[in-house]
Amino acid sequence: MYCQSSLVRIFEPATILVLPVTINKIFANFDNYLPLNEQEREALASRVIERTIRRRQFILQEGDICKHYTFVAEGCFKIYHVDKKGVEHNLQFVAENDWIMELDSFYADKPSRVYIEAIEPSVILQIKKEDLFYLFTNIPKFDRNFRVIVENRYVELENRILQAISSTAEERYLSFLDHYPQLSQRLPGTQIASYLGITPEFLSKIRKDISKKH
Amino acid sequence: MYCQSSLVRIFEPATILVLPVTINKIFANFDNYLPLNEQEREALASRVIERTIRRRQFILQEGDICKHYTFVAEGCFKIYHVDKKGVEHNLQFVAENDWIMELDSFYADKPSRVYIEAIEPSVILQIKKEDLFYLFTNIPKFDRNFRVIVENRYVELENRILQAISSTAEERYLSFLDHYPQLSQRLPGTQIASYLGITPEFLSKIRKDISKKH
DNA sequence: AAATACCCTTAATATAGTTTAAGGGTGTTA
DNA sequence: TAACACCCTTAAACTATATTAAGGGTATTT
Repeated sequence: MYCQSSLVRIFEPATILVLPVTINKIFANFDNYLPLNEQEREALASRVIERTIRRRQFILQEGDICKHYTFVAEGCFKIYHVDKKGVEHNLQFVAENDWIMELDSFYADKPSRVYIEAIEPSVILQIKKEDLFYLFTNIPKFDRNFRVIVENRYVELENRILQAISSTAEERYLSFLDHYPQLSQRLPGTQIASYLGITPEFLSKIRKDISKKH
Repeated sequence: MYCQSSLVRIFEPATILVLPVTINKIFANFDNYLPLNEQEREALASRVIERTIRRRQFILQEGDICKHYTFVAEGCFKIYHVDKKGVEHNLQFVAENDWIMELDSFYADKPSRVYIEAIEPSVILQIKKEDLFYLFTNIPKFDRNFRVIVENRYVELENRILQAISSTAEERYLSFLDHYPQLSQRLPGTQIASYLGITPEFLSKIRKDISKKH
């Protein structure tokens, strides 16, 4: 496989590909779906931009139009909405080896209603819309893989809705701990409260109540 | 286009296709995405099963494995979960010209955690998993179209999460009225309350409060 | 070292939503 | 016509969660 791609490169116009090490994380991620062969990996790698993001830096703000599909190689982001009263509500956390997409804005060219902000120093890989469309059109496997990525995300969201409408705040918190054990260590309680749809004060009470039970 | 497909039919083994009238609703639905040509329509039509469903009939029960992707041609369904206390929680309503999919069960062959039940007498068109996979593999447009169907659904769900964690029950109700004006007429309040994550009694109070304001 | 920003906790009071109970309306079945 | 199932409404008592206010801890900036 390696040989084949080397040969191809010889006959192609000299495109110098500096493959960032982090790109391997994307390949490993695709291995969970339909693994990419060497040629497909190059097609992807040559269309990916690596960026280093500081803590509290935004990669999307309300009103912006989302131009990229983003893979988180390192770090963690929050996707949140600010309501009329100015209160932040966390929709999702996205940590390393997962995808960030603001689909509504990305596909419909609509101004985003959410912010996407780094909670930790992060490294991301971004694909521009036209590059993604190129991959969709020319390599059907990408169409397939990105369908599956969205499907998996859909299942997660469905579970979250279920929790939101049928569980108490304490149950939701316990389920959060269960589902995101790493994140619960890394995130401040204020962020978790915003994700659970409760106040930090009430989260504090829940934590006390839980610790009393032991 | 029509000619071409007619010719093809002559040389194929005689498959008599009795196209149900309702299939046109599926074609019209695909016109919102990437429209199907005549051949693709036939490929789809020959793999679709039409079923008439009575009120209160289930097309999926908890524990079943979801074997079909379902298009609602007429009528209305609710997708709901039953919690440990036996309380029903409506995740979604799906009415005519929309798709029902229980993705987690369908793709992972996992027992479903939800019920899908007709609220009204309904007509559906179903595609079996292997037939859908056939379409995905052989006609890339289906891969694309079903990606877009899921993406649209994802955006809807994201909006619902946002509402669930950041709005009061009254705001959620008003937004439901706004978003599903037809459904709000057709559904009993008990079902709407279950969708909003509140009790029927509280919905009743909300309705009174709203009418007072006018 | 002092000042500041951020986070966590506690507690009192207020509001949003549930539970229970009772009664009335309508449509369907015996 | 009676009986029943289903839905809607009201109200009182109760519980879950929000709001406000205050104080303390720790890390970062000045």
